[in-house]
Amino acid sequence: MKRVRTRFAPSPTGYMHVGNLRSAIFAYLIAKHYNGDFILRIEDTDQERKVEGAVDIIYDTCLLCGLIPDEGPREGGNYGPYVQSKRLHIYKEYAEKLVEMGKAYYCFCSEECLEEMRKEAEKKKIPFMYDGRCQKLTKEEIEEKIKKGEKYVIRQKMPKDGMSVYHDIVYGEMTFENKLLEDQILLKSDGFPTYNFANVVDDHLMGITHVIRGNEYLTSTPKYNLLYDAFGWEKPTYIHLPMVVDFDMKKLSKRHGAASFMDLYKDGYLPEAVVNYLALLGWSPETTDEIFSLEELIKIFDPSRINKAPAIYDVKKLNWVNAHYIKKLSLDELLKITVPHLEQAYDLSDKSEDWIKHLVKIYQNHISYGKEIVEVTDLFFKKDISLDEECISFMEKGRAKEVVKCFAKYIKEVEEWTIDNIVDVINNVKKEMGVKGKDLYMPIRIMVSGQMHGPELPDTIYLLGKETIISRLNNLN
RNA sequence: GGCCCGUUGGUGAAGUGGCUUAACACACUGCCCUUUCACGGCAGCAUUCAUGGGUUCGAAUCCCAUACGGGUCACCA
Repeated sequence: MKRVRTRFAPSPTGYMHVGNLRSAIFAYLIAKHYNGDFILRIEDTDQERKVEGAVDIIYDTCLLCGLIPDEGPREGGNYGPYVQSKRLHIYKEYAEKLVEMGKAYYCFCSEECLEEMRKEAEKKKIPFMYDGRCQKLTKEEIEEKIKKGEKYVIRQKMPKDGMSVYHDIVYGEMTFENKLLEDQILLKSDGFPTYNFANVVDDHLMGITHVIRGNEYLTSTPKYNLLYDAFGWEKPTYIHLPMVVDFDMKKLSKRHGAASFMDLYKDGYLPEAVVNYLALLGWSPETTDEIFSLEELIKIFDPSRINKAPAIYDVKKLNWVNAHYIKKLSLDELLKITVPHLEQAYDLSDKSEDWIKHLVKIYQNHISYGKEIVEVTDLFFKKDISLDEECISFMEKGRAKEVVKCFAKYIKEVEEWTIDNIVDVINNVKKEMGVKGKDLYMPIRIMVSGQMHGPELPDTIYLLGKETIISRLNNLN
């Protein structure tokens, strides 16, 4: 069997959203599952959309996620260059070859001219399709026009009848009518190839065996197949992925929070967790497990289990997966994804390193991403706390206020501020007031933190410091 | 508009003709654990698979129609 080779072929448009990354992950997993090669190719044939530094973002994303290319612009390889703008001569050569073979032709229709035709068609309410008029040009006319410096494109001749059929691993048998296909442009007037053309030429030349891409290409695949046929090349195996969409079923956009990997990364999401979650977007394993390392995914990934229905990008579920990974982090790793956010949000100049470590540690089981540390710890940094209705109504009940007064009395007497001594104070209150459990802890928790949820109470009290505790307890009347 | 794809609970999602009185997860509710909170554990949560027909002894699973959602029809990728 042929060695499996897959590729991830993004356009350098500035940032990599999770849908792109999901495609990269699937391409990587399929290659590695079959012990094959994963190739990175940059598709920068659109000069207008090109963005500076975009290739770095693509690389940073892939590398952070563990998707190491076997071949690519930086790694090199036997099929380079791996950047399409450096392969222009290749596309030109192959386009001209197709003209020689009589399967493509020069077209001198300008964009304005095409626009005119389009408007005309619209008036008559018929769908516009280029009529192939330049096919009628004689060899002499063509040479004449080229000599005069007229701009041209190269178009492929499409069959006017018959059906195109192909098989997709995910969607099965796909059938299309050929008469719906336009004579597609292969080479643009600026000398660059179109995506359609460059993609096919490169996939063939680079020995790509499995084409993995979003299902927005489902309907244009017959065009690619016609190109493979025209050249007499072997067609790859197609694996079209269901689209990744928002909750409202719309294409993923930035508006629903951090849809770009780098944004997620900056917010303290762990690349392993993001990869784990994204692998489950449109694919599911045979078992009911949901937590997988990249190595495990490689082992169990099965393209035939990819789903057809659109996959909804659900931040809540991502948060759950990420929280799972956060719980397993070492303290150092945890500090790395949380402390920078604390520094940015709060003034930490009067806090010791130990204090910060302690604070972060007690929230390890409470946060689902690094940046969340900021909102959950705000009770440690703001001067005054305010109680919501639930807290107030709890404080009105039973002997809650008396419990807090008793606690205040003892806590003021503490000389050495240690967790053990704080625990002792709580126990004294328990003894003196004859309360325990919720009736003991909750009133104190509410008055010192303003919340009914939070980390261990003695730690919370310890970290708040005696001064803050006493000042907050004084709010009780 | 033509063509193509999809439609399972509050949410994501398993399910490829009988093992399904529809997994699992998130969320929610209750219980246990914890002297509180959280973590963790356990339990509950779709008489039903967009709707209507059909095929079959038997359908979420196959076929047809309808509805809804999405994709695609570029010198964008």
